[in-house]
Amino acid sequence: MTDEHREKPTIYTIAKLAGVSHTTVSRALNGHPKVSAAQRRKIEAIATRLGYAGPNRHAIALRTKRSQMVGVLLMDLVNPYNSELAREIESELRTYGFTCMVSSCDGDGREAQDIAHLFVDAGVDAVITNVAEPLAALETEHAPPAVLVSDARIEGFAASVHINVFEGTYQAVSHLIEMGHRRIAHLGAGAHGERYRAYAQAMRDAGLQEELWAYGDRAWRREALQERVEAIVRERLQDRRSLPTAIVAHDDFMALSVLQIAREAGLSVPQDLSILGHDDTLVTQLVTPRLSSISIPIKRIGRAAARLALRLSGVEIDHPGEPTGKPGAGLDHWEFSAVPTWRESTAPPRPAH
Amino acid sequence: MTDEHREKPTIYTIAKLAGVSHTTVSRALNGHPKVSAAQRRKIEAIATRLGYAGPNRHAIALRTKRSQMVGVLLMDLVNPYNSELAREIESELRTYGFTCMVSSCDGDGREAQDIAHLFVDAGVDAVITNVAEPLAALETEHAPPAVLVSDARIEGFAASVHINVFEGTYQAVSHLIEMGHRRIAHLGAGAHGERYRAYAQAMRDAGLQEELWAYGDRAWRREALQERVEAIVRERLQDRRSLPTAIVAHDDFMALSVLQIAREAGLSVPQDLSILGHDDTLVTQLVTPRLSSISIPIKRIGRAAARLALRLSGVEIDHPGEPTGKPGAGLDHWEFSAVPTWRESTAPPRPAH
DNA sequence: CTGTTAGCGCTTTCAA
DNA sequence: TTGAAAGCGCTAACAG
Repeated sequence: MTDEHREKPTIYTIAKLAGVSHTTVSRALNGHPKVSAAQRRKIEAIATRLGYAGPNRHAIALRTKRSQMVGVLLMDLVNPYNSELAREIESELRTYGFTCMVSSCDGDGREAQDIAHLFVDAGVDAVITNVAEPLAALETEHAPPAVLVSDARIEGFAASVHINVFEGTYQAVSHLIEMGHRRIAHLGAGAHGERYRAYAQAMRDAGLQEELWAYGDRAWRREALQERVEAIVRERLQDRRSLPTAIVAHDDFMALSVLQIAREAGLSVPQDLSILGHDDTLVTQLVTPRLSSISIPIKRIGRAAARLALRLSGVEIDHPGEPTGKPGAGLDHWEFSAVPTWRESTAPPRPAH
Repeated sequence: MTDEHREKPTIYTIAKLAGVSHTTVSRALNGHPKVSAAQRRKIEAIATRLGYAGPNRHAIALRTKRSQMVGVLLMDLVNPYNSELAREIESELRTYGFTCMVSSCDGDGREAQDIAHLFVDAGVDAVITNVAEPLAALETEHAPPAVLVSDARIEGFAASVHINVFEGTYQAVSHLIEMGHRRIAHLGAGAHGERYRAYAQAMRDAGLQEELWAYGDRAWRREALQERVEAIVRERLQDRRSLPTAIVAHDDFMALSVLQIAREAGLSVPQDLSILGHDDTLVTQLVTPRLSSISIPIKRIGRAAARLALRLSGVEIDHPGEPTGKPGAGLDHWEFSAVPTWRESTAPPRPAH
């Protein structure tokens, strides 16, 4: 029994043992049609015997300029929305033999740039991102194509998964109003973004006044941002005589902060204050009361994003958004929409005293 | 102005323009000492002008057999412990120019194997893992070295970050007992694992009886597991006449389920039931009452793991566990320990009626 | 200090 | 149906 395990086997190792050229081995292993069945069998046998792990990806990448890797740049891995998304993306990519590098920039624009550069450097075939900032870094020549996953419509990306939150949010806020709420505040970065716009529209259409609790757009690291949001909410909740009866938060994570502070302030939810989140992540069900939230199909969004990235990488994927996405302009832009899910954190306001 | 941007520049492109050999370019760009300052300056200038993105990683990998990538295999990205860990690992690796591929196997052993294979296939320099299963897949020859991050002591890994939870847990449970608790249940997979052992020891040392609420070891996908845990807890909490006064959960995520179900069952926490989690993830502070938990220094653990992986990849890192880790056997095994953090979900039991 | 050469493992013409 | 040869972009001897 000769010791053939000394070095990692390559197609040359196999070729030598099979008495053929490495080209034939390559062809046989790649299912190329023009190899005799006999050769193929023999070669495959030897490959297995040697424990050949498949062709070296770096060699392939060097030769074909395709790395089979995609970069995923997220805002903040700790926000459950992002981790759920990452999970789906990774899993979908893996079924196609693709590998992915997930990075979070933690709200820091400079870091986003760094990551984008690292991705380019690493030679990813495509990038999927949640944050519009790296666009600039990705606009240079020779940069991989990118797919944007966002509720904002931002031009310039090769592909996109647009999460249409407008209608769902509009509908949700309208429903809150129907329930009897008159003062509904929105906790968000500022007076922009689809989430705010939809809220504002619904309020205006009902003749009510918008009320923005803004924490600003500055790039905060997650911890800092959270502290800031908490401070703001705490302060607003201070004035017991002038409280909204409902709050719509930019995402579930912020909604949790509100919930937490409200109770700390002795307010009961939903009796004294209704709280509505966005994204409908798993945490909604882990708190009491369970959080009402505007749902988006995270799994499908993640899978669609992955498929788009795959398409951009040259893999043939016919229906990137299946089964439930709606194609946008061309096969490279898909749209998913939001629907409110009512749970226990929302209820009609206490009748005015 | 000649159009030099047609193709992605390589060291050859630069060499031609600078009138030197590509080797010199390589040396200049790598900070090799033996290049004249003049050349270096000229070469660097040209490189910037061309927008040279740095050497092609695949070429380097092919040549040096070092990919500068590490694979990170986690149990479940959605559990905040894992996402916090992933974030730190990624961030630390990135500062060394390393890239990482994060995958979660979602509690599925077969998937863990697949991922391990994918990592090998992709040619990672090292892998960091949370789950012992892939060890088998990684034991073949030519497999990258792995670092295990766990509270269990499992042999066979090239490096490890051992999270010593025994003392912290023992101490926490003892404290619960000092508070007056007599019936303390442990919610976990089964009667094994450090977390259980420490709990059991503390109970026995106090002459109290252990009480295990086990959900079993089978590999459940996260959602399924959570449902199962909820069912178990719900059932146990049914019998109002015979309730423990405190529950120690295997991790914060489970503790949240308990909290949730307890309140659903009309139990108030901590008056009727104290709840103690493990890991001290960010969510502990996002619920009411804030969750007491046995803290481990996740950030330092993540960074230590990353550094160990770096070491295994041939990067010179002298103090992988700095600043607070304790070296284990050799520089490749570090240990961090747990300390209870008391918040609002724990209190002395209601005085017996 | 600089250049020449070889080769990492693979795919892909081009011939046979 | 098979093989020979070239070359992807880079680093690392080895000469000069």
